Amino acid sequence: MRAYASTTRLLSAQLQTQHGLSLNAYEALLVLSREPDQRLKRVDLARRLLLTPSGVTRMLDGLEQAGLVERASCATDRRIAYAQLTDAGRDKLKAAAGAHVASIHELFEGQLSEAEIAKLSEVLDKLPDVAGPDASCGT
Amino acid sequence: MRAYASTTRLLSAQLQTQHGLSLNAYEALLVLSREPDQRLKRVDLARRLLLTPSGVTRMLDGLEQAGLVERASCATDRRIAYAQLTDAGRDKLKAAAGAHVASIHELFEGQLSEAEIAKLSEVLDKLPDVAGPDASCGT
DNA sequence: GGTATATTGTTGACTACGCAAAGAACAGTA
DNA sequence: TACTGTTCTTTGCGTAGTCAACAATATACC
Repeated sequence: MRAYASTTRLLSAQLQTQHGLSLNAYEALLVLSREPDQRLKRVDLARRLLLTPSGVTRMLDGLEQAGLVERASCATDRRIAYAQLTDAGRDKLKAAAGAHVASIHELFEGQLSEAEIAKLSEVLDKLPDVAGPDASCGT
Repeated sequence: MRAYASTTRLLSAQLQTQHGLSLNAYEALLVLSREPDQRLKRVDLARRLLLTPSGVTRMLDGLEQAGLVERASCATDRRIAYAQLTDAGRDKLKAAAGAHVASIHELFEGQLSEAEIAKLSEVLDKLPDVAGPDASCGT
């Protein structure tokens, strides 16, 4: 439990200094980039990131100010505000991804063998996937 | 990475509502209880919990107010302030430990077999232990 | 001894969240 | 249509942590 805290902080700090992104912000961009239209309802984004809606609102404030994400509305449901990845956001993600993946690799490098990593991910995959997929506009 | 965040929050929330302890506060009590004299320098406690010294200062503020930990000084180095577990702290830890361990069990129950848990902990043990042991008063 | 350097702990200012409450919009039902 | 309940989002307030700067003390070296 403790190791995760520090690992998270380490990765988060690297992203922050190198690209000005928190780990959650990075993952938000990543999640959005994998959506069909690079957009997601804020509630759904919250579920994916395991944040509360208020956390997402505040995180998106920053990303919107930075121009990495835009707010878009839904034609059929005026309650909904989408988080929509911008071109700048896509570029930022691409730039950050390389460094981020390299950081993670470094953390494991030399510590575990290929076989051990495979074992580990096999076992971890059996744990419940908390954040399932969600439908889009019409819920 | 995401699953850890929510798991931590879940366990932390349970400790909080059931015993008024944050997860870090719980671990602080646990770490102290395992020390020879149930005491630790604040810096060392910070290293064990992977917190910064200021984080420890603030957490101990709460634990001291609650009477679970006392401040003690070192005879040979006046910079040092120990965090010293009190009897009340020991009792609180004992009370919280049962519920906490049960919560963790529940999380894994039914998800992994005994063999899988063994495999998992075997592999995880190979990852570097970030927080090593420390000497006491004279560093 | 006297001075530079390191360690310990605290504080102020800040960030990043959570929770609870609220308002707006939607959906179902009488 | 009016009423009731649900969903989506934001906001105020509180908590827990970080970082940078600081004072006090200890250590090392001349």
